[in-house]
Amino acid sequence: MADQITKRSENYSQWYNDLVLKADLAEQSAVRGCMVIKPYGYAIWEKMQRILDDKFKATGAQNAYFPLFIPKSFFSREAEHVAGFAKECAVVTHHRLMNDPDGKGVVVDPEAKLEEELIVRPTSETIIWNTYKNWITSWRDLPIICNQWCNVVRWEMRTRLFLRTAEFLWQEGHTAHSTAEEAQAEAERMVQVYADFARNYMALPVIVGHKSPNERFAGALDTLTIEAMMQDGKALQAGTSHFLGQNFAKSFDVTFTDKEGQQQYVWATSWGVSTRLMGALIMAHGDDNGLVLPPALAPIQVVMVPIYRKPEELSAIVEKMVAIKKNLEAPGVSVKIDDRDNLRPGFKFAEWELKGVPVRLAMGPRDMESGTVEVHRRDTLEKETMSIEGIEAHIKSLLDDIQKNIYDKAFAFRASNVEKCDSWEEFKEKIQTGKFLLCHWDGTPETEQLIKDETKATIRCIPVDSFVCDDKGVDIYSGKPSQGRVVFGIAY
RNA sequence: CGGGGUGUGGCGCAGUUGGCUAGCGCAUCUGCUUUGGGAGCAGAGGGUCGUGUGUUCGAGUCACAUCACCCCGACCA
Repeated sequence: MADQITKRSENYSQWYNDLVLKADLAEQSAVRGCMVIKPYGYAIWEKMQRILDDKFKATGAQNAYFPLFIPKSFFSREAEHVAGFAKECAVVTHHRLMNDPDGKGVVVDPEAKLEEELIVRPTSETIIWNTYKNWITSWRDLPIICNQWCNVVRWEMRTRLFLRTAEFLWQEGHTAHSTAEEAQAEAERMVQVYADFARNYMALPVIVGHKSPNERFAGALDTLTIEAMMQDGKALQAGTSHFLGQNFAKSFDVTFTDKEGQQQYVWATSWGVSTRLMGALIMAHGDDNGLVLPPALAPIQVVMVPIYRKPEELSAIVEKMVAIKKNLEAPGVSVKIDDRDNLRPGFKFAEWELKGVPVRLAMGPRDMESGTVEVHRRDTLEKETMSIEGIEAHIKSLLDDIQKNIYDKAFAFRASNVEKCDSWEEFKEKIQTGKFLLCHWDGTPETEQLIKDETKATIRCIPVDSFVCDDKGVDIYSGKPSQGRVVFGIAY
């Protein structure tokens, strides 16, 4: 008997970890804090990448690639930026190894010290802006909308698979504009692209909003975010889009000549989502049987399991399955026939549930006689036996139904865990039970910090689409006047 | 960096106040029977007990040192 995964209610973290390992998504690598993404997990990531990449290109972005290493001097030009990342940087100091003179393996060759240390990129603003300097001279060179898919390294003290790893995969878009308005519009457009992706592909309801100054990206004037709620009620920042103003242009001296012949600094944005989205997907939808994948992102959307005693039965069933598979693949449904001979059906059922495959079809001798198939859906675990006749159309609409149902379920869960709160005593109690609280805030970093110190809760965002309440009131903590409510939560 | 914990076949663990040939479950391999919700029986293979030093007739077990990992904090655009 294979191991079961820990129940969510017993230990949420353990459940999450079990699920990642046993659904074969990823594992801890030999390098501390780093992760091996296994083929099944990577297939999901690839699917996310493809969809996002198409969306970026539709807004005019082009892909490019910039170096992994950033000279230390570049990195230190923007003061706020360096302060935000300095404590978690990996630094390359040497370029050669040599045999240990004492015969114990290899050591760093002290002769091979680099004149200037290289920082392994924690994000690429600095090296990209150093490059953009050479690309931009005229208003005709703008805008530049470049994206790169790459890895970055942040030397976190404590890591968790997908949610916070020392090295992670992401995309980072870096744009350059001639006006502040255009750059702001770009930042807003991209956060909406992320929100659309989260909602319609990941089946993840998210709140779009501005970060408070405390939570802003280091070096940004404004950070837009999509915030999701996990099943333990904690918040997960799933994507960000930053309006960087002219900070990086000034640090790297990037100017252009405008239509009037004036030298101006360029306006910038950057935006990114990472493999953390995988963590969001797992935590938002998974259940006690394992992963639940929205059909739009499932590498395998339909799995077929034959049930048989004799080889002749198997070949007859598989023949039938191949025919259905063909009909499903024509309109783009991905199908796998699990004809592994060494495993029993019950084992396969459990395994594909663990991996989150949305639909399972089982066919055995009984079905062969009656011309039926057993259809099982992962999201509700319901199964029904239906005629093979017209099954393809049914499965197509079932996949849409599952996609919608997963979203609705997550939406309903969040809805039942978001509430307005106007009492500090209530706040302290409720915030610990895993809720988003819509509260008045006086707009000062000081108050936010005091609230964080006392409760660990932070302002997840100042919402711009859902949950906007601009009723006037007084700050829940300080009692000072407030212009509207913000979303408080405890974050991953 | 502070507090706590764990290192024993691939994985998960037991191993008492030192003692006899280091054990169990899962996984693996072979054979037979099975196959509509994680199969059963029989047999087989697989171990520097994290590392080092010490105490002892004798160390997985005790002492000291050291390394690694995990959990709780601090940290986390």
